[in-house]
Amino acid sequence: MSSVNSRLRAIFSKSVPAKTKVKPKSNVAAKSSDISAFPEETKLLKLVNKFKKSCEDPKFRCKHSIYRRTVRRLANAKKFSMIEDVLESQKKYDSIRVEGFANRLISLYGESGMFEHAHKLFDEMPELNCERTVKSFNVLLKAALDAKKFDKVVEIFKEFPLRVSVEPDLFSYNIVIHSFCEMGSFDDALSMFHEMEGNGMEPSLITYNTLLNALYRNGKFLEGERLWTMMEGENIAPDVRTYNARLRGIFIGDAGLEADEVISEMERKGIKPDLVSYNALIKGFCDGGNLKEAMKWYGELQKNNCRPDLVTFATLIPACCNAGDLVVAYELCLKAIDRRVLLKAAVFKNVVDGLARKVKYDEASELVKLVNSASHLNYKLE
DNA sequence: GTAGGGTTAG
Repeated sequence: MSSVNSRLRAIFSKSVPAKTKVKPKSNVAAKSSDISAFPEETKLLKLVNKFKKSCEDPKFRCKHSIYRRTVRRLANAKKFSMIEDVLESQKKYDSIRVEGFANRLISLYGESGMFEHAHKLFDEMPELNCERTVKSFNVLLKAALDAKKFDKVVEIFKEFPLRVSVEPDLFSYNIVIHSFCEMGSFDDALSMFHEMEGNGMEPSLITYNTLLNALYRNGKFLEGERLWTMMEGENIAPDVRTYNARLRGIFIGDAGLEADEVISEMERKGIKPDLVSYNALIKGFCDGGNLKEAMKWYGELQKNNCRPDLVTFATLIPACCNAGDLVVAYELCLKAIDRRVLLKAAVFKNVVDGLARKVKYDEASELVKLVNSASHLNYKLE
């Protein structure tokens, strides 16, 4: 196993110094907008009250996805005090003694960018008579990651095992490695990789996928390829997500690898490209101004029974507009509306304007009409 | 419970 370490070290030491690309911190927990329109505010208040009422039913409290959807909606509207209201009120139910239930609340706080609240709830678990295990520890780590408090992930990971009697497991390491990757600290990610091996944990496919995704995304294609080889040396087989990371990577910098080569390699190994694979190719070629090749892969996507989604349309339609292919853009719009895809108004607007410039007034007004009568879209054009 | 793309409502 130590040979793995030295080989991995070699992968990183050969690498060009990282242009540390850290995602901008989204200030999710910022102050909510004061100029909120009353009707929306009232609607959300009603939602909160209805939700809290429903929670009285123990069966309702098992519905994980409704919790998630409700909280996500409040978070999108930046109604953080409503989120607090909803989640804190859960403490009065005996469900809170079930670790999985408390964990859910912690992760909802994390997804809402409310890490302080997540942490507080974790601290309160003992007094709420809820047992804490390595699982809740990992949920707290993930909550910090979701809230983009990357430094907190590291801090908690290093301090907690000392204070609370939990030992980090494979999941914990994977989350910390992810966090270092988000920070652009590949060397630290690497030392975590070593440390987990030292503690008798084998890096898993997820560990590799996490690292590979970060390397390819940051234009470190060669380092990615070396790590890939090493992974296969450990008899860990790549899956479709590993390949998708690589597909995204071939468009960043001069990777020197063709999309067709990767796709045929996947086919040889019996790994079916999925929607994310095709979207990666479409995005890659659109970004490079090669609409023709992007459309080829759009065709492949359909041939292979994938359903184009928001990402597909939102990539292809503007690219068609830029290339002056208004008829294709128009047809894609029709399809997107038919499929009830939630495209932004600006995407349609662009096509309408382009059609008008090309004196295709019939199509332009037809598109306006269709958008305005689409029940799934909550805006009107013109 | 950990890994993907630009994402999510009544």
